[in-house]
Amino acid sequence: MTRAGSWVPTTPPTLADVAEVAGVSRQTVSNAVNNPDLLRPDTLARVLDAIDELGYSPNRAARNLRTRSSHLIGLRFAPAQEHTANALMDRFVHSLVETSSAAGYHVLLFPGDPEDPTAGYDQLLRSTAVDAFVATDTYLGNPQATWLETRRAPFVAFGRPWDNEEAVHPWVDVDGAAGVELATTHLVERGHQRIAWVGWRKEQVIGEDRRAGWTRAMRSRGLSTTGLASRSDDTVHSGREASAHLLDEASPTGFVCASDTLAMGVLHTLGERGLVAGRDVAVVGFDDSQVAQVVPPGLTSVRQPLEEVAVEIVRHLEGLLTHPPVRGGGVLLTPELVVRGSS
Amino acid sequence: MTRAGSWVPTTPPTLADVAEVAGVSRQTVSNAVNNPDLLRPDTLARVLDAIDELGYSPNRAARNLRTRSSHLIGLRFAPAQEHTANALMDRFVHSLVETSSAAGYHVLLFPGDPEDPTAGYDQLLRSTAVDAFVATDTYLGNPQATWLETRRAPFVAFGRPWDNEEAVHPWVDVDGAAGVELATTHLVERGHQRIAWVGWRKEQVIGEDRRAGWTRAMRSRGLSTTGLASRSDDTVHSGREASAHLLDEASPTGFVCASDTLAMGVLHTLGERGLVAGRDVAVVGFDDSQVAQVVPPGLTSVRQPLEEVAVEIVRHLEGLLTHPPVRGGGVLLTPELVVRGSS
DNA sequence: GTGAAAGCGCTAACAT
DNA sequence: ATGTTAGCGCTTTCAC
Repeated sequence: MTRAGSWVPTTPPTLADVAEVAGVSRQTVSNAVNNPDLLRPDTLARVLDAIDELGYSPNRAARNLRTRSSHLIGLRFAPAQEHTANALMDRFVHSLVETSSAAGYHVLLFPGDPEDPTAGYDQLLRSTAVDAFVATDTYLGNPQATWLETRRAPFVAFGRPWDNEEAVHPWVDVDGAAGVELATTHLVERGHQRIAWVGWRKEQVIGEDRRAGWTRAMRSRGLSTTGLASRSDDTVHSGREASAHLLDEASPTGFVCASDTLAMGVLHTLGERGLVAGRDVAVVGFDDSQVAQVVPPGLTSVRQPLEEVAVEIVRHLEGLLTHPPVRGGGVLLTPELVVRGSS
Repeated sequence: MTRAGSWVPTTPPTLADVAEVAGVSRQTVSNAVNNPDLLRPDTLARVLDAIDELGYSPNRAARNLRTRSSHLIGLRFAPAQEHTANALMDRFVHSLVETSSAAGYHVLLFPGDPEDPTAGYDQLLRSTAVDAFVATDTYLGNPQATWLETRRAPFVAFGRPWDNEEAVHPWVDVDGAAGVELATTHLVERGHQRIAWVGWRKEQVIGEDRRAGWTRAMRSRGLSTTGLASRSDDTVHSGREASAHLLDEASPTGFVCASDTLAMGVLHTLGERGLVAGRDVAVVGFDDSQVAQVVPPGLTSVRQPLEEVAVEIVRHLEGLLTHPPVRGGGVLLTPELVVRGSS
């Protein structure tokens, strides 16, 4: 019985099949795949030919069982919130898939149980379904990072452990303050002096961090920030109200926002008042969402280097998964500003 | 040696560990997990207690090896194109993750090699890393579906096999023509008579399908379509130019677009001419992207029922993965119209 | 209803 | 440099 030709699908070829065709032992085939250097060139060639001929690819389950590793990275996939402009996940996931694939890992998606945020992690961990996790939602008070640490689960966080100074897990994050500082400085250089901040509520650590970038940029130029800041929810509506209020009370000529969603609210207000973004008033958002890219006249926005984030995460992951593990520290990346018509 | 208490992580408990604690044999534990009906209630309870106590979860690799199935669904993850408003993937992936998880499957993401679109599929298939695929980019000329069919790989397509009438694989798709018809009728009911179509190039089968919905709605009301159609690339710029041209030549009072991206171009043109969307001219997009949701005054758009799509896909998948497989046919779902300020 | 034996396909350790 | 042996943890016969 041959497998060649136009045969109906059978069970895939195994190591033993290849060994037989190549006239070597199974172990030699295994070595050809995993430690080619151990083989004599001519033996290697013969084995590789056989592998090619049969279309052999090692059975993952068997390999996983033996090596106690799945080469799978778990990622809890939460979708972008509706009615916001925030769609980082899409870009990030793509970068992660690309990068980890290059490193020999695949990405396993699992849903989050809102009731029990650690449930999905626990399940995958105990069943040894994944080798490690990438934790993306490490916001204040989220128990995941701490939980993963106590479980000694290998994981890298996308996001700083804001709330936990004892955290020792590796993380990668983007310097929001630096991004907003970039944005603010950009407006200053465009001649603006009264630049307003449209941000999130005080409880949002990330929002406060971004706000600090605005404060820093303003102060370093000797510009006043008094009466120029507002904080609200991350909705278009809030951005609209906040900017209307700011325009009335403080007559800013520029707005720096904690998100593209809020920036859209600002554009909304400008439109209502017959003001033209980029001509009468400058607006800068955060995240370089698709909205920023397509809304007329184009929204200047802070863009997170998600490709780099993925690269750093995978680098950390590879470190964690070697024997013995190499624990890296935190990595803070700097975003860039994408300038468009709105400024 | 006990595993209980605050012990440092060891290798996870196995079937044998549970068996020992419960005072039964390994098979009985296996049965307790997979065929609880076979056990006597008291034995079952004892085993479940032991499972709980040890925090046992079956080792996936071992189970996969034995059952020759991974309970993993492969999905090639392509990111949303930059500079378009299209971000379906995010919503779809989430729905798929949720639904397949409920059915006991996880989603495995893999990157697409632009050079060789079938490479990733082939690899996963041969290494038996996934049980099935969900193929999302089954556009005209894409070899994936055909390739998967000849390989007899279990897969469900999100998208009709437009180009291949001999295709027998299960698919789920959204009726774009019906969606556009909905949109057009909506404008007619709002009193519009001269409704323009801003679509994609003729080669885009999906675009032609959507266009047919416009034609159908117009003709059924006895409205002329002459001079009211345009076709271009799926970019904001194209939508802008096309709508400018249409306004000059045919004075439409409403625009139905093949995508939110094109609709954004139309909004752009309206803004330039001092026309207000929703008051002077009505605009409808397609996809209900985040852009449609946040752009002022809100873009009316056709929304694909991606949650339902995921449900149908998983239903088909479950059929394919039973023994013997149950091959379903195609499923065509109807989108809905989300009405906002632009109409 | 429960237990014993076998083996899925692979790789680590050792022997040659 | 290549072959032999053993076993990862599980489920599937098949006895009892």
